[in-house]
This record gives sequence, structure tokens and C-alpha cells, in this order.
Amino acid sequence: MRSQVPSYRQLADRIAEAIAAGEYGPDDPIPSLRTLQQETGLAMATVQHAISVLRTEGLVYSVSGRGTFVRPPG
Amino acid sequence: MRSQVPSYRQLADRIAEAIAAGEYGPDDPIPSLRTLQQETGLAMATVQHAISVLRTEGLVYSVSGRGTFVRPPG
DNA sequence: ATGCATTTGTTCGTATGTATG
DNA sequence: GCATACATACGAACAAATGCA
Repeated sequence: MRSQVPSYRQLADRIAEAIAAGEYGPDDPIPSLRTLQQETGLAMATVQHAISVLRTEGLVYSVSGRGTFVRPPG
Repeated sequence: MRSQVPSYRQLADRIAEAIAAGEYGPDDPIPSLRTLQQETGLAMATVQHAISVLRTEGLVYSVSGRGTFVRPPG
């Protein structure tokens, strides 16, 4: 059953909108991968894929062992 | 075809058997995560995963900073 | 009592292998 | 073959409890 929009894209868009709406401020942490995993029911690597998209778009940055944060405008 | 038994499952089973065999009595501590890590050569989070399985199954309980203990029969 | 190092469990992001359409 | 998605496994940072100087 070919789904219209891939899960990782839906999740990336949802987070991007939350950031745009100011739900998370500059350098604020977004929910952890595990939290997102439990919220969405997706697999770890799929959630990571979504974050990876946001990182490529310059919206967030990640620090291993710490978390993923909103990239402040530079 | 992925029909190998995962490392975390093997470890969980091994500990479950030790408990069933009476090697660790009620409220006795099982080996620490670091000890298990060194014994098995696995990563921290993988050992943690094994313990997490045992906790879900109600076999053990964990206390941060103290250890993981055998859950007495209710 | 205070401070600090050590030990223990917890949570973080990341990488790899595999299956499916 | 490629994109999508899953389970597994990894290394590092975090946080709570303990003991000792």
C-alpha cells in the first residue's frame, strides 16, 4: 500500500512546524529520539531519519549523549 | 532471514535461568551493568536492554545508584 | 557537615544489518 | 536498484546513591 507521504517526512514536517510556531526556542532541546519513538510508534532509525532531514535543512543540531537542539538564527 | 538470537536476549535468558536456579535469591543484587558489560563484551545500552526485558517480565527491579535486584515472588 | 571520587542505573544520539515494496 | 522502515547494537553523557577524607 504505497503511502502518500513517508513517515519520516511527516515527523520531520511536524517538528519543523512546531519550531516555526515557537514551541521550541533557540537552543532548546526538542523531544528525545526515544520520546518521539514512543509517541509515534516508529522505529529508532526512522525517527533518526526524520531528525537527519531537519539537520540537513539546518533547523536543528545534535550532540551525542546530550540531545537535539533548535539551531539559533545566525 | 534474521533468525539469530539477539545478544540482549541471550543475556536476559542467561540471567533469568540463574535466578530460576536460585543463584540469586529474592532481593539479592544481580551483577552490575558494568560487570555484565565486561563479562559479555557487549555495550552498556545492550546490557541495559537485557535488564529492561527482565524488568518488563517482572523478574527484577532496579534502583538508580544502587543496583538491580531479584524481585521477590508476590 | 562538606566535598569529592567512585559505583550504579538511565538516557542521549549514532551506526549497522536486514526486510519489503 | 533504491527508498523506506524495522530491530539490534554501539559509545558517550547524565543522574542518583554511597563512602571516605
